[in-house]
Amino acid sequence: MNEQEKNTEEEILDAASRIFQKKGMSGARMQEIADEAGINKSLLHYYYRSKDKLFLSVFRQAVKNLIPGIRNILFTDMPLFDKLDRFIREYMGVLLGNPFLPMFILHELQRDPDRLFKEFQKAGIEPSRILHQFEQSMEKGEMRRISPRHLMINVLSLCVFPVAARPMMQRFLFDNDAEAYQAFLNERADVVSEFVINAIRP
Amino acid sequence: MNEQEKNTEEEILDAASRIFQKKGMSGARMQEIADEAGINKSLLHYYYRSKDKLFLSVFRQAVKNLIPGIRNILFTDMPLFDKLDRFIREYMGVLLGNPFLPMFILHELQRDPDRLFKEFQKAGIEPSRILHQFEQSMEKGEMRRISPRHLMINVLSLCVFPVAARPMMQRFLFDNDAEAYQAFLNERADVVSEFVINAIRP
DNA sequence: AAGTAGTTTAACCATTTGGTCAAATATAAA
DNA sequence: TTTATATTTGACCAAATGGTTAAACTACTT
Repeated sequence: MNEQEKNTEEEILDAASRIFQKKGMSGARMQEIADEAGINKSLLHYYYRSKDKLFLSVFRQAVKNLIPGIRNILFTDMPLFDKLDRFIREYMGVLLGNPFLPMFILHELQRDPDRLFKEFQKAGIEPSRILHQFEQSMEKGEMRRISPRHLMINVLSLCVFPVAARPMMQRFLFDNDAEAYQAFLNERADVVSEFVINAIRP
Repeated sequence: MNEQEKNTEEEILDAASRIFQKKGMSGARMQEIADEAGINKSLLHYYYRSKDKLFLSVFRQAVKNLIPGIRNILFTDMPLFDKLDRFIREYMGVLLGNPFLPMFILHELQRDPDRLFKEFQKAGIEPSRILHQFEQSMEKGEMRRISPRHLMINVLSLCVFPVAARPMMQRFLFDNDAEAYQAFLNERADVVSEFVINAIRP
């Protein structure tokens, strides 16, 4: 019973996650989510009181999936290039395991930035530490001079964009060949890591 | 009269563009668009028969804004590094002039990929030419070896992502300081150009 | 067996939303 | 001025949508 409850509740959350990620908050229909979960629409309201609450639960879960692996790496003591390499690999891994997350988060954050960004702050990621390490490495001459924030965004861009823009890029550069694009994404960690390190090697 | 018509029709398109870009197709309401244009809702249906048709007009216009400046550069004969530099500058310029376009296009393309991608094909962008130039430059030893497609996506990523992910990044890296982020974006063309060229210089 | 609390469903409701239509208004041609 | 045509509006409609409720069902306790 408690098992069944967990199952239903979780099944709803998974179904809602799939629908929300595909269609966004406003594009998703409660009936659609209920169908996807194989249950009655009223059950959605029984477990999560409103569409808004259900959405927030999904969004929180999404943030949870995206954040924690990364934090460990950023907070570890490690030579810069090693850390960059490990971060890129870890981050690409998370993205490939949740390919719809980036667009989902970016789009919903545009819809309701302040409220949803708070969910991120709860996860407690602090960029200042890694930005500081960038500066130190520059002072020590271990890397070229570049604005730490630009470098940070460069790394994120190179990882996130190819996953988020897949529907566009797969068609644009790969003739809509899904397998080819998947292979392409699987090479990405190597390519990005090499690209970034080449760009900043002194 | 014909003037007034053009004015009304265009005013509607502009209003619709603003609303659609902010809220997406499914998040936008016809009434909201009518209000934004300062007219009656029926007028929307008088000029554009349905929401879907109105959306398609907006999307087409968006593609038009995004594409043409770029094509010229890609099709020009120029040394590789110069071409990359000019492309990055031109592309960043277009993006900064239409900051909501990227997310709009990416999100809507995820909703209805095949139909909307055709609108791009009409614009007639052909990646094969620039990919080919990448290969030739590698053979001549003018640049490091890297998969042309990866390089292409790297450049696009570095330009598009910081604009598309602004609501996230401005808060994450800049304490939600809008002016600081704008300044950051204005430096981008320089930074990206240098970053890319450093990464591939032999 | 009966009671109790949690779970699920079908029927229903109020509001929103895209869309229609006939009437009204402006515009230009005759 | 009259006539024809294009533009604009307000009232209205049917469908979709998020949400409610009372009843039915289940499982567990006594």
